[in-house]
Amino acid sequence: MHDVVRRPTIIDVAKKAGVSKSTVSLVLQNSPLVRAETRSHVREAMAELGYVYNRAAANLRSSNAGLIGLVINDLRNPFFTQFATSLQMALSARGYAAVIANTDEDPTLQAQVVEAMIEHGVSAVIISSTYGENGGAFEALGRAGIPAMQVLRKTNAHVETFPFAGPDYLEGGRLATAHLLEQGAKHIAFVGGLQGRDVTRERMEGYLSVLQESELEPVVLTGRSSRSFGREMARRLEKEHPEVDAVLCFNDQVALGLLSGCAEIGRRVGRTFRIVGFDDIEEAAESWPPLTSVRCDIAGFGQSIAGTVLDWLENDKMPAPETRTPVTLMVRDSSNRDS
Amino acid sequence: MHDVVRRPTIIDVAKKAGVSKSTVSLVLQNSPLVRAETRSHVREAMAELGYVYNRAAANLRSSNAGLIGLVINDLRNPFFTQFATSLQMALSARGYAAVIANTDEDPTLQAQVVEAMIEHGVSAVIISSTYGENGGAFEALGRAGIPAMQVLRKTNAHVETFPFAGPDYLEGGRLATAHLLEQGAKHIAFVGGLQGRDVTRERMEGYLSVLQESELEPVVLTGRSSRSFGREMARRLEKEHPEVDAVLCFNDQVALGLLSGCAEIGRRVGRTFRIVGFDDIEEAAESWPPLTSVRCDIAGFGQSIAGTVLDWLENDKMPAPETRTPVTLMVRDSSNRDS
DNA sequence: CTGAAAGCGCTTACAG
DNA sequence: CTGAAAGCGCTTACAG
Repeated sequence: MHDVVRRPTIIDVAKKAGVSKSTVSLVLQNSPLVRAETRSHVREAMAELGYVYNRAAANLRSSNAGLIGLVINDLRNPFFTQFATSLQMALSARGYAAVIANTDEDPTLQAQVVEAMIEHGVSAVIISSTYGENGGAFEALGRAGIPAMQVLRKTNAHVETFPFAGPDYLEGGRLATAHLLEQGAKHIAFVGGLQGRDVTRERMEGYLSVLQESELEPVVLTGRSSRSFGREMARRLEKEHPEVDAVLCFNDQVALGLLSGCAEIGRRVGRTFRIVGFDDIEEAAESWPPLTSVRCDIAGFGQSIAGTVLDWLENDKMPAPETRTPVTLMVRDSSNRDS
Repeated sequence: MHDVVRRPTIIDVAKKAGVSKSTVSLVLQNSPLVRAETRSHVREAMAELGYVYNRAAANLRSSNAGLIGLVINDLRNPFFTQFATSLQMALSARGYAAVIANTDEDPTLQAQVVEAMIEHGVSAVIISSTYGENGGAFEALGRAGIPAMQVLRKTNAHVETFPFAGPDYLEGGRLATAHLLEQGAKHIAFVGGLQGRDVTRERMEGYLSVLQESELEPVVLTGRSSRSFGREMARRLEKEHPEVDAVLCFNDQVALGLLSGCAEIGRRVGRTFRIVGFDDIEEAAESWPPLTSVRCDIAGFGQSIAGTVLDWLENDKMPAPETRTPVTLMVRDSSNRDS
């Protein structure tokens, strides 16, 4: 209706080039079977006709449509945005397209989008899952038998089927806490992160283990991982825990919120009140004071996941059940100098 | 290879339910032709077999695969992330999946991803285009004859073919500038936005027109639309334009950077130095001081675009060549009170 | 190296 | 209301 003239097919190309459609198909696949001269004839015919490859048709016979599903629990969060973007671009560079869906931490929605992706014939799925009743999505993936990889959050225990990869959160918690101790902090709080979640547990465990070694008492204020929560905590810490002189935040959102909150109540950040974030999103370097943060190299992580999944898909190389990527600490002024 | 047992097809379902495959197909399409009892038999058979619909196959005959392409110039920028996310979720709610690609402002990459999307059989494309030599993408879209809509940035003049929709940037510039005048500002600067781009021009034009009416001199410092640029400008404004007592920023990124920069140099923001951003990304309300910003309701905009495009696709209702959505001003402390 | 034929899983007229 | 048949645009053995 928008296009009265139907798109040319390999048959049209074959006619134009004076070969059979099989030959055209072989050219399309860069098969070495067809000789250079024929190949260029065919390519010319394609160009003249404005031929475009129909992957859906190809997929019908051969599978591997070149579509990868990417399911993200919170795409508005810069940490996940940066992951999704770098992953998508890496896939694109290798000739794959990404169907991306945000689930807003809703398991029901997650099950729906996964089912939809399977209908669309995605060849693999990469999922940063919701917590809670998320069985639906994994069940559907299992039934469909397509490679599916858990990233960033391990919410399904069957890592032999759904291998997991994520940053070494525990080590990150350790690094950050050790750094604060070195800087002379005496009372270090852990702020943010919903209780009971694996990611919170891991990050906190690193913190707790270092405190324990130093025989220091932990102060834990779990909660949402949002800026507004961080901001509220500035006041609360000052009032209820005036002795706290350093904070390890669950993530950068909380830390940036805490930074705002300190500005709001006029509390200096730096030597007297040190703040460390987690994830090192791009913004961390741009705040004032610049935020010390545990760097997960999320862009590099996204790229490497693209490689892992395509290796699984193309070469049947199943990833290890669990992969932890190294983290480092980016020390900036928020934990270091007064400002 | 991952799945030895091949996925059941409508033929399997038909056998199991004791009907012909046409009937199964009709059930799949919720056709009123098949009677309720038969329908439920078929549905049961599908459930028992774990049947999943193969959209690629369906598409081969009927087109409209239920795939929509979403091409974004800078997906890491929260403004575009929020747009893409709300659009994707609205599409998902109506049974469509979104193939999303970031182009990082690269016209060559943009042409590539658009071609790839067409190969994948997307039924429509929504594009927030790169500037510059972006002809390739639009040419490919034109050749393929699929509905394509420009959003947020009008970079292709053929709006009869590629209709445009975006917020009323000009009005936003006016609103913000008028607000600053009302607050008593005498010297208002415009900061950020690359020169020569339409979006910059429109936002600036609103600013200039209001200044002209009041016979005030403009101070324009164009540049990248990044936090770091905004941050640099704090120092530069103080040094080179000490008279400036209010700033309209090209977007919230610049404004948030400027806020950081002011914190850095110890300049108070509020009554003595007013800052207004543009876009009203979620973060604007969370900064300190909270940022006054021109609200584009980007989430609502994304949803409405989903509706517009699906109406085009499903009911052949071509959108108006150009749509401007209303903007409002969210007044917060950064232009209002001292902090 | 190239061609003729079957088939991927659906939908779509067309009969009945 | 339901079934038999053709066809969507490719790929894949199989001959030659």
